[in-house]
Amino acid sequence: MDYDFRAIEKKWQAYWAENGTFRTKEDPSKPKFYVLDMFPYPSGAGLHVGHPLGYIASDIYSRYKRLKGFNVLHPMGYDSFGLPAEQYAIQTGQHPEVTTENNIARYRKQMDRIGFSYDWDREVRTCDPEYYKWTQWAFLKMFGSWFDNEAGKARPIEDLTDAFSKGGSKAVDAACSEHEPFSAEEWNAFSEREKADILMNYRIAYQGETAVNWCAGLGTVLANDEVKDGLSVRGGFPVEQKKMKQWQLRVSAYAGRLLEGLERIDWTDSLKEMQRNWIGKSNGCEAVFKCYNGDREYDVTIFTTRADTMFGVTFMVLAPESDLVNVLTSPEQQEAVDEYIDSVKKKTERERIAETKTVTGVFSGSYGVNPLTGERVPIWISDYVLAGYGTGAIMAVPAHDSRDYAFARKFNLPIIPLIEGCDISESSFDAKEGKMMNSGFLNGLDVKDAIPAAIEYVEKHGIGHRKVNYRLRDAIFSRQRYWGEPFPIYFKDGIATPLPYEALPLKLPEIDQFKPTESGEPPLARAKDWTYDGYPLETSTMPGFAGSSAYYLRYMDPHNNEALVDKAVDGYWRDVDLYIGGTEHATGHLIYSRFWNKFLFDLGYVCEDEPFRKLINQGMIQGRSNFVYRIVGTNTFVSYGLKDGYDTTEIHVDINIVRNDRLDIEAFKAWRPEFADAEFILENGEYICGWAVEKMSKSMFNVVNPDNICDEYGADTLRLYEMFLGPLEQSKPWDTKGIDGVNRFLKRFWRLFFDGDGFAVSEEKATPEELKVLHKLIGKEQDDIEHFSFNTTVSSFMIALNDLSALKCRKREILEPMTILLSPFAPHIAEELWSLLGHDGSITYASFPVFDPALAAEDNVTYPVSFNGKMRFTADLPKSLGPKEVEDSIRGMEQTARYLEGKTVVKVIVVPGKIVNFVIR
RNA sequence: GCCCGAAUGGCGGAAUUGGUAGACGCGAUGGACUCAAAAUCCAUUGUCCCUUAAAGACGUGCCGGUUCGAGCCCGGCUUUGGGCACCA
Repeated sequence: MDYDFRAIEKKWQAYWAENGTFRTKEDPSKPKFYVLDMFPYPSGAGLHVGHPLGYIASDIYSRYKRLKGFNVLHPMGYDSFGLPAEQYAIQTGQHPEVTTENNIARYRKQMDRIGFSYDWDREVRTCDPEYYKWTQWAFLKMFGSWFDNEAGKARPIEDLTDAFSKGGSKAVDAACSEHEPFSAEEWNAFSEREKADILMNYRIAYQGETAVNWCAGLGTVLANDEVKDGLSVRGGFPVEQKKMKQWQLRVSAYAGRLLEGLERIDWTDSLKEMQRNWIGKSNGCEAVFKCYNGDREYDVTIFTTRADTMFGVTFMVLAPESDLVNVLTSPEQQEAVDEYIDSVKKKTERERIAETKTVTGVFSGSYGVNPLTGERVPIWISDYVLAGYGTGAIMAVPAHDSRDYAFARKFNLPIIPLIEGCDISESSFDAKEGKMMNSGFLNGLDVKDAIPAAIEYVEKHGIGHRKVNYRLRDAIFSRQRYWGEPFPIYFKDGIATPLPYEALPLKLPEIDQFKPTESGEPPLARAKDWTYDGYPLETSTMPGFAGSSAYYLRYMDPHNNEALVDKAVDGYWRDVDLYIGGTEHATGHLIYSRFWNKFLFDLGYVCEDEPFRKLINQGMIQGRSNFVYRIVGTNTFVSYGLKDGYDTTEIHVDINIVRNDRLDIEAFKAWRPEFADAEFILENGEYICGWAVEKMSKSMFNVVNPDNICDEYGADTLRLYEMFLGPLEQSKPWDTKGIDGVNRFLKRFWRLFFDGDGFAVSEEKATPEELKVLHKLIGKEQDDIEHFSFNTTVSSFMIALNDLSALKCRKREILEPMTILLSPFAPHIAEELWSLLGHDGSITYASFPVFDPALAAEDNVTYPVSFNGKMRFTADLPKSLGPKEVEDSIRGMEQTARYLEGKTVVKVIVVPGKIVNFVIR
């Protein structure tokens, strides 16, 4: 009987669906294990072979854990709000819901073919009102909360108003946007409107004026992680800085906890490092410089990490967007300053980045006083200082900061060296090492001692205080788009007011067109009667990361109408034990959902502070593109090996009409009308294509669809092959070359169970040799799977199969456990063999074979050895060696062992002629 | 510029973490079966010297070091992938 993967896979996929094999319930009698994939955005292009890589790995691990007796939660869903569906809707008029629905159906079909063990009863879709009800709910909770710096956690806003009415703004240490301080009496006298405005500065979800990344091409604002090199990640449109009123999340309040939490989770170092850099903690101090515009005095606070260099300050710099620019510009300089500010405003983010090397700036006309030396220094304005970081003002120490140095050189400002022996003729000396000089009381100190000494001095003399700054900014949370969650906020007499929880979900309204209005308002402004209680509703929608920030919690209890997740259910599943997904979410989703989870934790809705215990980043599968070479100005194509003789243009060619880099010329002519009468210059009668490894994408015609692989080889082969390709974390090009090898393995494994045409498994007892093959495999598989080394596990299977074939073993005692071992990797074939072996039900809940190391051990014989008559030790030699080989080995060993005199050698393991391992005591 | 990671046959990749380098698979060559092909099976396959074999020498990007012993550790490079990029 042949291995008919088509019939087998169809049969078992139907069986799993009918029997609800992977349906999961909370079960206190078993330990839980939560395995999560980053859910996909269902794009119109469907899945390519790169997408399932992580899904296959997580599925293997889930199935393995089930065999090990765990109650495994392994869900899947769709991140189904997003830009592409909306862009498509704008172009075609088709409702995003329809395209999204179609794409999801296609994704589901593709995933089902691969045989994943998801509990589909728990599917979530972020665009489903029953789901986004809880996204809106979380938003309202954030709107109704503030962050208490003292307690280090979020608290209800009522606690804050209480405190204000008793002690004014000084009563609390809260994370907030800047505003004027007020007393308790003032607070109590404020109007509702004034109170609302002040509270907005404290809310965790708040509306505020800020410089945002405005993308005119998309007609919306973007978060920092949605912008790369000054262009939007989606679409690649230019992005500019613009001051706008937007909803934001006070992520920055959690910077310290987001950083600290990294210590407690099992992620790769590189990913943690990325998050650390993104959070960007720096320890320093704030110091006040008295500044004078004419004879008017202002206090300007600066932030520095190098308080030790304060004696070398020769000028100060303000960010162009800083509010201080207005008050510190002297009348004489007004015109020049205005002109400069204007030129900075006009620059796009991209230009600003491109011009980082060109130094620009303008003198404000004012001066500041160095609090340590009393010296007067000029105040400049330059865009190398950022308004959003620190205080938007710096003290410049050109001798020891490369940016200040460049600025000083350009505008001929003095440079005072502060470290003995440093060379500042060509560049600044930025390193934190050496002995201080020209620095008053710091002279002679080492830099690393001078920094704390300087801060201490500053604090003692009331100049400033110790301060920790973070690079992490608040997340811009509104988008001027249609296809996202509506904000459950309406404006009652201009005051942002939350909808009552009973009004959730606030469903997206129907509108006739999906683009912004003529007056530039978001698409929701087109909706008829977009009001609540007679008042206008917010017209922005939430960004993509809103729906993905707590989806892992919803999977635990997806049909609950009373809560995001029931307390007891959350108490059972707790957190994600294993999360698999791409590294591209390092500074987006993985920061936001950690923040979101910590917020819910503070309010007592979830029981774990960190949501993802272990995280693995699967590598990307790249495409292998093929090229043809058209001679410029003709319709003639020259083969790869001959192209150097011509002036050619490289053109991507569909990889489906190329085999082993040889072009199917007839198919090529039929591919595109313009190639119908193409001519070719061949080598050896063939057209050889060039190739390159690139991102897998439609536009490069290098997409490999998993459906095709399933058709040709079957899902089990696809699963094994994707694992066999290389280490999970590594990026690698898709290459079908080796796929026959794993397919052959499955066919050979199948054949082990058959003799001629009949199923023929012997009930005889296994020999020690056969048991050794089995137990070596059990040990290896356990070890490798726990370390996510799936590629070597597949290899181990092949070795075991080779060994069993050589032994002609057909015994149930060996083959049955082998089938269980194979089932996480190739579940369909394993199920079929399991049932042929006479078992009812699915192999999914069989028990993982028990590993016996004694049965797997190599047979060695221990020989006593002496050296020079003094040293004594033993040598373990393989049993298979003959007497002469043993003698040779020991003699060879004695030669090399000369150096060991005086040490006690406990054990030596050798192979013929060579020492392999000493154990020395 | 700064911070991580990687480099092993013709190819994808192994190597119990300092102990037989190249497992396993692909490809290639030869053979068996077959009228033939496909499928399947067997053998060989790092490089050099050599008709072959034995034996030997050389071999994990480059230069040096530590060690009885280095793909693995240390110092200095080269190439390459990724992240951040005026964060004071």
